Amino acid sequence: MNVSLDAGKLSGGRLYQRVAEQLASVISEGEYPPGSRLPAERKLAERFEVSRPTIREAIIALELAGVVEVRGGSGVYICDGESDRLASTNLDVGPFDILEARILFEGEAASLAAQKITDEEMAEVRQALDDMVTENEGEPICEKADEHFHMLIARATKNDAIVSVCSHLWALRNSSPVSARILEKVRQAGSKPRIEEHHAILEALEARDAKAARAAMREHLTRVIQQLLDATEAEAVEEARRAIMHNRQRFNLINP
Amino acid sequence: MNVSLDAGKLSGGRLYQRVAEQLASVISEGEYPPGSRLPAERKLAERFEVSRPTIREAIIALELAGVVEVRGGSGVYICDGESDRLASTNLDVGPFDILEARILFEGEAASLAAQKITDEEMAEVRQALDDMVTENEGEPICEKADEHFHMLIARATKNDAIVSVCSHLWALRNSSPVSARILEKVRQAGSKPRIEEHHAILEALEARDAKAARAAMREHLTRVIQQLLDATEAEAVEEARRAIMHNRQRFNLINP
DNA sequence: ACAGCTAATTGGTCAGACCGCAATAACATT
DNA sequence: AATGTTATTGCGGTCTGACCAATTAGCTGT
Repeated sequence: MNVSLDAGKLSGGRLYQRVAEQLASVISEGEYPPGSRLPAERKLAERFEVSRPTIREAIIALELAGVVEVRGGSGVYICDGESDRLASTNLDVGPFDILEARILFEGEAASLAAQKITDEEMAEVRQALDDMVTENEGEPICEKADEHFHMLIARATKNDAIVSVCSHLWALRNSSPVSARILEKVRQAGSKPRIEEHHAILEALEARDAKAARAAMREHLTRVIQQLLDATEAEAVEEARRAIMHNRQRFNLINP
Repeated sequence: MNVSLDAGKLSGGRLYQRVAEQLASVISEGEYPPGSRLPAERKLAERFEVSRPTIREAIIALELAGVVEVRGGSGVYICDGESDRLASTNLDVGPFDILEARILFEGEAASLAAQKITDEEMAEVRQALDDMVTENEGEPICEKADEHFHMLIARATKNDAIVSVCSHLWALRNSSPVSARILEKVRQAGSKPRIEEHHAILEALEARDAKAARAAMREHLTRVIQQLLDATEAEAVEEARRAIMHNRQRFNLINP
């Protein structure tokens, strides 16, 4: 069982977060099996050498994460059977994994979108692409337009689950520390707007060509991966190199 | 903008949750635009007629939900640019949307898994399938084994983003009220264990046949959709019927 | 043996206080 | 006058101690 919160920021400043992590640790180590009751808040406060409000905040964090259940007047109980959900919620996912998943998923999403997109939505997508070009002065604006572009395509599928998954993937990208670091590197290296690739996607959508849309989307994201590989190869960070070797092979697998 | 927490439980007993909802409401109504600062905790406590610890707990809930950011010594700020994430987090996604997304995504995931799965992981998958058969007495156990089966395949891709997305989709399914209702209907109608279909997936994985794995997974999920369609057609609920018509067409689109 | 009641335990909330940090305004320096 | 430094002010972060409400278990009386 892997019960950890906010894997990114370890001991992230806030006391209640550290306590929540410690608490999650002792839970995952089996000290309190699923279904059992946690000690009283006062006892926990004494044990972790913090005050009761802090313990309460930590418990609330665990509660919102679905690790424990608070029964008023009775106690705090460990939830059972959600190890899968937990293991994935807090994962610090690397940028290569995210892009590979996007190739698979957004490729299919684009294919579906090409069949269902309306003229109004086409106009919105075109507008997003324009924003990406014109507002290229400030990079963050460009990135925002990029995200908007992809989310519009997801929305064009008329499938809320696909929208949810796409935004989940973008959230993973935006929240991952390691992703942020590598993306910063790419930014410094002067990232091309990749307008042409986006334009190819747009044209495929405009033609309502499902296969072409999937191909264009995969081509686009594949090039982003390539760009990332180049950027990370430039620096000699050891862990990044490991990621490269690990993912280069993966990249070759799914490319053809 | 749609800023609401835990769509399931409205005003769930706890005071801090109600306060968090109220706070989220005034935020979504635009009283505090993204990037701006929230009033001081003491002021908020006065306004909502609760104490400061309660306001703090509510803010922590919003913080964990990604709605606000707490900058120590400065104040609480509304996060910007996550309207997409928020809009999707709270979406009540219908079961058809989820299954369609799973066809697209888990199909690809199975294809990738077939190329990367290890013998140990194969054994785990086989074990999960056995659990699904043997523990068929209690239905929930069977469902748990089903989820485990699919998650194991996701994990076999060695891609954390794919694992995260799959568990996200299962979480959507498990948390959606409308999904729960329809799934209950299916359960009552005496759902077949679908062991044969799972077995076909297993065999494709065993053969390391990527295409066959994708096809088997799609076939399996397509049959689940068919089962859902039959079950929902049996009842005359008006909204369900609309969903049927809406998705039947979609189903036909992606099936071939 | 059982029913009802009491009391201890637990979470829920509150009030007030102190601390350290951050932003800003006032000041001193150049 | 422009700039760098410092003091003030407000903020969140945390702690203490207390009281309330709900649940539970134990006791008592029948």
